[in-house]
Amino acid sequence: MRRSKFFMPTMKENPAEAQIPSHCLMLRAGMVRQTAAGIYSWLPLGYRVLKKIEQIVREEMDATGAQEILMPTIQPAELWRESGRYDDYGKEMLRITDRHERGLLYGPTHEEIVTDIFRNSVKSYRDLPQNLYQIHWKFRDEVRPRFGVMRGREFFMKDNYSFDIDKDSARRSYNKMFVSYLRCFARMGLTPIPMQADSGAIGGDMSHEFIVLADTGESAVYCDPTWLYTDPLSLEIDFDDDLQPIVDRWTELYAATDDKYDADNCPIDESRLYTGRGIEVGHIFYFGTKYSTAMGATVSDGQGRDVAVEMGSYGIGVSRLAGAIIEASHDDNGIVWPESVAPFKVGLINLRSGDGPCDAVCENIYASLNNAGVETLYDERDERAGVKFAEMDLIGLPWQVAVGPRGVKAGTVEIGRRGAAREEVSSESALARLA
RNA sequence: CGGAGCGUGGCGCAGCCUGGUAGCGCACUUGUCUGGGGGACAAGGGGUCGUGGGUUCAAAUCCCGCCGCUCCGACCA
Repeated sequence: MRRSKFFMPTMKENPAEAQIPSHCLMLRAGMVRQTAAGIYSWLPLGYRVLKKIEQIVREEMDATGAQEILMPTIQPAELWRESGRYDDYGKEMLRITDRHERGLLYGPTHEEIVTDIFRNSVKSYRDLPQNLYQIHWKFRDEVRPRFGVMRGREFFMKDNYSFDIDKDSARRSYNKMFVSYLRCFARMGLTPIPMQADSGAIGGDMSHEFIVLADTGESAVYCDPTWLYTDPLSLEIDFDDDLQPIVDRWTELYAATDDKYDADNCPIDESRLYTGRGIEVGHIFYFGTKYSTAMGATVSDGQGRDVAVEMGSYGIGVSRLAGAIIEASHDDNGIVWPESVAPFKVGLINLRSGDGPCDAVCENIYASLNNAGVETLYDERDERAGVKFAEMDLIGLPWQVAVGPRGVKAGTVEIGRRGAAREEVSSESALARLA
């Protein structure tokens, strides 16, 4: 993509409404624009990131055997009356009335819809287990949206719903999600820490929040430092195996948020205890037959009985992750994208647009990278070098390639990681490193 | 939902208290000089001052209503 053609309205100054780095940087980099309180439009740069995150989540979900579906954002109030949540949910649910005075709502979550689909279509234990997921918009009318996309009212979310014949099977489904979540966040360059969460009426140990570490995170985190050195991607995973040993290995390590942390009863010695901050980006929980009972989602168990199906649901805040990744990875000059979610891999800077030799070298590199399928943003505008460097740092592409008259005369270009010193190498070796 | 504050050009702000020609920085346009970390000079364009009413000879400015947004607290992917 040529910078001169790319719609990326960047700002030199900090917008007044942005209080935290990610919000500020997303606005300055031209990733998003606020449309209303807690409601955002995603511009090309931001949307590229959102799609990268979404795709990682999709790949990891598919790897567990879950299947992607797409449910409506607008739901009938009637289904929520069946589950009993229409009155329970409160003002966070956006209620709508159509022209026929029928009650509708913009879905804050989808247990009712998916349970309705399931009960109408599945009647036998032989069709279990099943796990369906979707990635799309939800709306929760938060009293106080803030922090940009980190706490919006409308947000992009991945949500799974598992269906099992009994509790043992439900635990296996739960464990798949648990392990899958660790992989998802790790692939985005984040350090995920699962924390036991309040599992509500059901009780038990089958509810975890996933926190990713970021200095500017909303919640304080106290944990065993082993978390920081454990890479989920190094695990050999077969989702058909019993994953309980892996889950046990992760959950036996201490981790707590500030509301659960108690200095006097903490099993980790203070000298070893890691204390930091984090952002909640995912939540998984098993809720048994809460909805299946209320809504009559039963299957034949093979012994002539109809039993309510065991369910769980599993969310990942996809749009929130865009902000969370920036919180976890930025410096004074701007964003520092992990390569897996970067909007482009390479920023190519022509330091002297209009200079024949510089143009020629840049065009050659740009064409070669495009041919190799390397996503490249080529800044070929007639701007001064400082402007281009500052903007490239702001948008945080993992690699910068700078081409200037000095180097071109000597037969070199400069290549470096975002934030690190650039080295002078030949065009060919720069290309070899990137392609 | 309790408390506080702010709406003036695309962004950041001043002007309001003490009513009288709407201003500054950035961004934008054109030109010249420049040319490796948001450059300089010059000339330009762009604003019914959130909105509706009221007071007044006269309202960005004073008064009232409404809308929007932000912050602090309680709640959440």
